[in-house]
Amino acid sequence: MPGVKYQQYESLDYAQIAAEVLTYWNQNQVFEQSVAIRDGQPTFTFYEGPPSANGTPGIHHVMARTIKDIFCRYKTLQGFQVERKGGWDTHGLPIELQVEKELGITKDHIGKPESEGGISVEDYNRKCRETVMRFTDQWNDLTQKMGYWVDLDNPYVTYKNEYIESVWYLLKQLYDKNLLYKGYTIQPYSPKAGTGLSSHELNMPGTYKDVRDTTIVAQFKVKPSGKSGFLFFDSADADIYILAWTTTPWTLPANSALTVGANIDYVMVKTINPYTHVVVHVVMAKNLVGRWLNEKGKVDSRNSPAFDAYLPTDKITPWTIVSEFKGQHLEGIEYEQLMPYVQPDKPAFRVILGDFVTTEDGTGIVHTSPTFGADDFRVAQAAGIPPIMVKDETGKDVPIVDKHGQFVDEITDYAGRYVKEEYYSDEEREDPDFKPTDVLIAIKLKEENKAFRVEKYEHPYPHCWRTDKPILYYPLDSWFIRTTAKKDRLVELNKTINWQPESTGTGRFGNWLENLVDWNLSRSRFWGTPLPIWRSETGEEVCIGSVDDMKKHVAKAQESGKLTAEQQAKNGEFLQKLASGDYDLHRPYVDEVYFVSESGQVMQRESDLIDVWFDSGAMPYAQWHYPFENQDIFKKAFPADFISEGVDQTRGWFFTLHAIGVMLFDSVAFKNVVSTGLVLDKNGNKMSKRLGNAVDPFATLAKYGPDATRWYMITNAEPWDNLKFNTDGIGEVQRKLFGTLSNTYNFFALYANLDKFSFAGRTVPVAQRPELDRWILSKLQSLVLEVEEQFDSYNPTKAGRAVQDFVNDQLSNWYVRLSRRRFWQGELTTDKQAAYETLHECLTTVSQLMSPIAPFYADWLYRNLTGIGTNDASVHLTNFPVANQNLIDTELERSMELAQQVSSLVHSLRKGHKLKVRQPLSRVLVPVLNTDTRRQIEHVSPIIMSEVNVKAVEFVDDASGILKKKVKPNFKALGPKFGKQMKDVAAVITAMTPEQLKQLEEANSLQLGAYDLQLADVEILTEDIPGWLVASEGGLTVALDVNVTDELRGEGIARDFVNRVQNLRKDRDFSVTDKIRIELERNDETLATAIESNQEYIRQEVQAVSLDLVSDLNGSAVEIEMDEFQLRLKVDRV
RNA sequence: GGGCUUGUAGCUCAGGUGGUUAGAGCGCUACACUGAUAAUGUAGAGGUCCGUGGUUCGAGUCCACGCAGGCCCA
Repeated sequence: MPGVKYQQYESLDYAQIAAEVLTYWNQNQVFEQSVAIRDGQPTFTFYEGPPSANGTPGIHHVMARTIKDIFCRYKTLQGFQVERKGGWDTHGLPIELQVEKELGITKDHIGKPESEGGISVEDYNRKCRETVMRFTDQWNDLTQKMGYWVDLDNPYVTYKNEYIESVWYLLKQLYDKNLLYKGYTIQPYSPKAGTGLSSHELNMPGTYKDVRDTTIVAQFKVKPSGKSGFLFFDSADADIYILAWTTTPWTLPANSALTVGANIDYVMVKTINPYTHVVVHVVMAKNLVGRWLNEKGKVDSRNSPAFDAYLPTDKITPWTIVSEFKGQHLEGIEYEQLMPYVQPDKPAFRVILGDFVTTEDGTGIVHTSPTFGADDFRVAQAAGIPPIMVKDETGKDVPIVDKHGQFVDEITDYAGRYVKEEYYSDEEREDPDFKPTDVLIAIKLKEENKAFRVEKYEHPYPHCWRTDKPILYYPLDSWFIRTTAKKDRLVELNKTINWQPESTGTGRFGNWLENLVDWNLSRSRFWGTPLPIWRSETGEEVCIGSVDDMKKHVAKAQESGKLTAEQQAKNGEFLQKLASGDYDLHRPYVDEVYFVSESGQVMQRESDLIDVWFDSGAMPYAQWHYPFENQDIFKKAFPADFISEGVDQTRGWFFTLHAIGVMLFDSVAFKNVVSTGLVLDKNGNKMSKRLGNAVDPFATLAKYGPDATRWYMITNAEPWDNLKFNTDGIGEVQRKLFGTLSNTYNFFALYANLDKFSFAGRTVPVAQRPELDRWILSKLQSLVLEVEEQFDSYNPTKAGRAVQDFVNDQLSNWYVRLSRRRFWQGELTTDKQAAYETLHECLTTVSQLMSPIAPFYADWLYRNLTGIGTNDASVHLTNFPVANQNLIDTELERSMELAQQVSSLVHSLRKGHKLKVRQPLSRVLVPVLNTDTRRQIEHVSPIIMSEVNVKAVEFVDDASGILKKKVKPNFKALGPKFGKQMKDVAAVITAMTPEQLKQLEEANSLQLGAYDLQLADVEILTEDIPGWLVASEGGLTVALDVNVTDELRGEGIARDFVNRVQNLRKDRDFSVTDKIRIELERNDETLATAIESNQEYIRQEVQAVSLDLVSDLNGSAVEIEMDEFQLRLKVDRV
């Protein structure tokens, strides 16, 4: 169609639209432009949490990235410059595992010669490097197709030398501030393999096996003191013991505390020790008494003769509960060391509180040895209880069990003994005199009246997958970041972060900070950022903070003359590579670099790699190779204004970003954060490739297009709630929102083209536009405010839903439907011009408001609206609409709401009486009790009249005297006044007589029975008009006059007739503008009269130049049924 | 075991500060409209608001204890 301004569409393929728009963006570099045009504007900084590219992207990535994209686009529209640097997370265990799987090897093979089926660290790491970027093509493809705008041309990559160097710089800063130190953690350790085990290795099938261990309930003797005073009922000489059960008796010499639960109920029991037969008082959890004492032995008093009568041969031991108390009362009680081989350097042997204590087994009191239990270590450290340690030859603190699993010399009775019997050879264990160490300990404790019960107990226990021997929980060297030193500041600054949802920040993250422990940085792996610390055997150490640092240390070492020839050669090799620029800061190369200390000792790199989370937490700095380059860029881009990741990152990326930012820069690293929930399948199950319920993002985008997919994900559930992903929902969004919007646009385009309308700003002042226009424009301004507010508070769901409601309920279903007539009738009048301008403005604004969520479709819509021939535009280059608050007319909005309500009620009544809308009726009657409502409805009565096809809207007010009023108690007002008397008051009000009500209305108050009522205490409404058909809803009542006069009947017939003719026109493919001639056979007087008396109306509606009633059509007529009439007519184009 | 979180119609979700008739969309049923028409409109059916106790004149809403799902951590 030549000369057409607005493209019209027959049918739409939304995926195709997106593909075309993508091409357009790429050709015109719209993304780059959107950033460039904001040059010089305030920046809005976004940090991309780097995805690991070692696997294919899933649908949840579309979700996560949509959130990121939305706010970056929104802020761009608002005039900020929003740079988005992409990034890749490339280190870590998942990649190592992937490589090992592909090569069919295990960690054991790494570093072994090829002849033994091994692989060198060099080759292994090369393989990791290749693997990790293998899927980047797919990721880039997804990024494009889903419309995520991020700079993929210059991403940061965590394995690059520059990135690592920045990380080293940060570590050096921490080191210099004494925030990086070497300590230990309790980890699973295999003495026979001589190595620690990762949790992954511990989770391998078959590692947990049932074993029968010797277990001991030990008696820890309470020292009398102020704290323990309440236990000593009448005599300070009483023997009071706290009972603690252990499945690892060998750890008892390392006991330094007992842990109880603060809210657990404990009792003190008087009974007799089964091995020594002496009377003892023992403390244990109340509901575990039955686990250790036979009910038959229970006596009712501690003075019971049963205690004296007890004989060592008796099977049943007498016992009785002496007192009962909560665990918190036990806190601080001191006891005598159970096995006093080694003395700690600080006060120990106290009862402390721990959150991990249960009463499911044992005694409800946990024997605590900080060197052999992770929980133990944690609670002891928190309570300031020292571990039991001895000094090794170099003066270093070591545990009382060595790395082979043998007791050290200081444990004199058992020195050199293996703590687990499985560590002995089979021959040794077969010796008839062989006794496991646990048994020896049990015997000793029994003899010393320190064991309350010794028994075999079967339970699952982890074993080393390599040696098949039980593992030990054992302290292993680790490097830590002293996060606890900055805990207060971390907590304080966290409070300045805007978390969405808030509970993640205060709850999950806040609690995590409150219970902070030092960050264990060490990982015993191969593919990762090496810890930049070199150490000599005597503990001299140096931490380097740059490649240059390293070079200097190597050069110095080369000159020292302390290195072996081989070390010299390796160093030389590395220096050479540095000089050529072809170097690698990974293992094994950095391991083959040797420094020399001040005192002339050779220093080697600590073999640890660092936690990959440090890599990602370092991205604000390392992505710019700060401080070696780009210092100015960094300063502008720190901290981030906005980040978003899954809620599972709370203790991952969110924490590491925050920790590094606070510890080194005393600043938050991000100001606003949206933590997103999971994407589940439609049944609420976790998606997994293994189960086959994972949704392929590419297939989804291809089928539904990115816009509907994004819109569905955003509006269906708030981002932090889990999303049950159901593709049916995308289809619904497509039909409901995009379909309606496209229809609305097409409607506009159809008539705009016919009238050769071309939008050129507001030519008709809003004040001069009809009610309906002013109403939708008012709604539009309100929408802009709402959307802006929701985006500003990082709630895209509410923003999207607001747009959706506007498009469906207000714009399409009300404005367009009621305005259709204005578009299709007559010439381009001012009224019509106003309609075009109004609709155009609504659509354009909607395209802007929705563009962050549905970027392709919004741009398509926007560019269609700007007209064919405009080729340099994009909605993403516009400024966010500014609401004109002067156009907001709440009175009008309220009026229209009433119009919608009244119409709905009338429709309902018509339906109930089978009166179709085409049949005009004379009037509706609306009872109104206040003038406001009356005015508001009067305002829109023309709309109501045309919508429900009635001739008049009339009002009945109080003065008419025919209103039947109903009075209801207003509970909200009555509540505070009458409280408990409410039921009675309500009854009195409901029973009020019309006279009393009248009195109340006139006097504004009324004494009713015992109650003094105000007018505001009741709600008055009308639900009935005697003799009328009424419907009411929400306090609004409508009555309909259903009398059909002959005249109305005639009009109804005329309308039906118009309808049939219109159908005919359409069947014959007449154009909208074609004029016709009609001849109708006169075969019924009612029909003829109706047609004749509505001639004018009919001719106008169907564009007829003539309408003649003839007696005979000579058989050339068309026959059509119309209710009880048989139409015979002839219609011709002029 | 702990922290956080969710539970409202067949499905997906709304329901400030407690107020007596708990809403929407989809789906379903029926009807209307037929110049937005592979559209559209209207109406109807459909609910022990997860359970049990408690606070209150009044609880989907507040409190306690549970149950079930989810995430993270032990």
